[in-house]
Amino acid sequence: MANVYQSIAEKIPSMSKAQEKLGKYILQNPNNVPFLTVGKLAKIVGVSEATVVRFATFLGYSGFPELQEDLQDSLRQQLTTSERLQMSTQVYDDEQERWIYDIFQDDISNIRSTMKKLDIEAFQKTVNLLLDANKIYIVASRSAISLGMFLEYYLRIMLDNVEFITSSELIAEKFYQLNKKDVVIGISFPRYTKSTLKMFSFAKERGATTIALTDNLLSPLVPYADIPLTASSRMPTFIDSFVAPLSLINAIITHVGASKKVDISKKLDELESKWDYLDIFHKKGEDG
Amino acid sequence: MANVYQSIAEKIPSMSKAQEKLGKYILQNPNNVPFLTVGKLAKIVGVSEATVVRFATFLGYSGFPELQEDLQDSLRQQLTTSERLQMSTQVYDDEQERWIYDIFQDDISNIRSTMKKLDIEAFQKTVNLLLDANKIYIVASRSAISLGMFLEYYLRIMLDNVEFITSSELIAEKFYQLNKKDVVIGISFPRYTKSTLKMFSFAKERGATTIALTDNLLSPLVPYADIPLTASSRMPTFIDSFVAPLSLINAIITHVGASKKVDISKKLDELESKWDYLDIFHKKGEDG
DNA sequence: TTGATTATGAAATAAATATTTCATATGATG
DNA sequence: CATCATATGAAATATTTATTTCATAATCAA
Repeated sequence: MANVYQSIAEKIPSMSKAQEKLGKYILQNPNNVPFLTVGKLAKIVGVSEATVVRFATFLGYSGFPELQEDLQDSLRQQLTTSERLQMSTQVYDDEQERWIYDIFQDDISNIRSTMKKLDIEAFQKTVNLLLDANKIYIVASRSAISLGMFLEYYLRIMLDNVEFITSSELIAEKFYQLNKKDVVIGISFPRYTKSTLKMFSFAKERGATTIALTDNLLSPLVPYADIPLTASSRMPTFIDSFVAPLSLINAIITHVGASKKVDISKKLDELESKWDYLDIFHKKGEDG
Repeated sequence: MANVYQSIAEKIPSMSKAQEKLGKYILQNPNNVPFLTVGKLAKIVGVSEATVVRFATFLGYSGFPELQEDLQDSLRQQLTTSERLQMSTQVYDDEQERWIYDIFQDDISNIRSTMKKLDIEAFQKTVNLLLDANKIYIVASRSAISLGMFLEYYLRIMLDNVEFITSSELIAEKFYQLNKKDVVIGISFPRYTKSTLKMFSFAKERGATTIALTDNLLSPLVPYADIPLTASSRMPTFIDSFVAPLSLINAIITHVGASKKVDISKKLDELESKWDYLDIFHKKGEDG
């Protein structure tokens, strides 16, 4: 049997009234039906339980559980297909060329899976916490420093209370008097560095509000996080990709900047004149 | 509790051995578990049915069916999210939610357009130049430092001749005796900082081979570049997105690592023992 | 309209699934 | 190494879910 839904659709013309009601409901609710029991489905559709069972046998199954299994398989199928996406359609000139593009494709699917798993509520909480924070500390080490720097650079444009900490040496003093209004963002991806973990857990212990930016909920940072935010970093190579985490950081920065609490255009104007004074940026037509 | 998975992840540290096995399995198989019965889940994970039931109550549910329902709800939630992503014109719960996803979408299209415009030949030349270089200098300033750091971190794992320069102060001395075998990678995106431009053009003048990592061929870096590599960074916000450039850097690093000229596994083994000696990374089961 | 045929639901029964009990194993503590 | 506390699984029990039975309702042909 190719496809449950297709098979149901085909047989609708030869169904009785009650069966047709069932068939149509199933076709229209493929996300709910796989989880329902005979009783629930019967009640929702407005037929008897017996009719539901007869419907399953009418379709050629030995009973309702078999039909249910097929419906569940279809749902799982859909889940994995939407993850895989139309990755593999393109034809490449040679193997190496293909492989170059594969890296980009992997990054795209990392972003997609990050999007899908994103906990909107946690995201919005993060933005609000940053806006209301007394002081914001970013902690990261090793390769994650690059992410931390990026976050710091843009947060600093908008807020004046941002500090980036990459070494645990002065932590004891710096974190001595933390409180709830201080927000500590810990950034760590496999293989999680001890020093980031140490700084992060210390911050939590000292009473700060902690936000973890990491790869999944099993990360060692999560137990110490008030808010965990996850972004996929998996790559089939020796490096982890920070592309999806960076995209998540982009989203955070953008939303902080979009808040009414930050007058971004005023801030940018100020910076503009400062930059102009210091002659930092290239002007068109000018020579390097 | 907002999210089942989050709640499970939080409680993992306080779980017994068998419960931990269950928790991890559930977190790692969110697409299958919602369909399983107590018996099946117990068998797959390798614990008794009783343990599964106790696990549900441990999490605060009245029994397994309640936990199952929550898991099923999450899956349905995810399904509707992924469906939304597939049909990008969908209506979102509210405007803000839509906008969060838009950032990710923009990053994905930046990667796509980077891929499309990628000059394969220039890319391969870049990889070869890095492999054969006498000395590699990375120059970047301001927000682009984050990209430079990432590139430096991974190149350094593979090669021993990498230096990152972020300030133009000592340039005169450092770049005095450059030659063709020295490779200088300049990273600059709008608004191009003068100091990067200055360092980059100086390097070219002193005879180095120059690679520009920038947003398009009209960038002020390009006239001084032997090889220009471009990656899209456009965003409809006040920040530029470095997501696509980072993906390009990923591709470069991966390809350098894949070359036969670099014995990456040997390098990684060496680093491994060094890291182990210095006790840098978190080990599973260890406390923060 | 009548009688035969088919479809349907309520209730009884069967099967599957979840929970509890109890004996044993594991691990920590003195 | 004995003692206690805790964790675990096998088996018994309870509960839920699926199926079957049977009486009745709807449909259709003559």
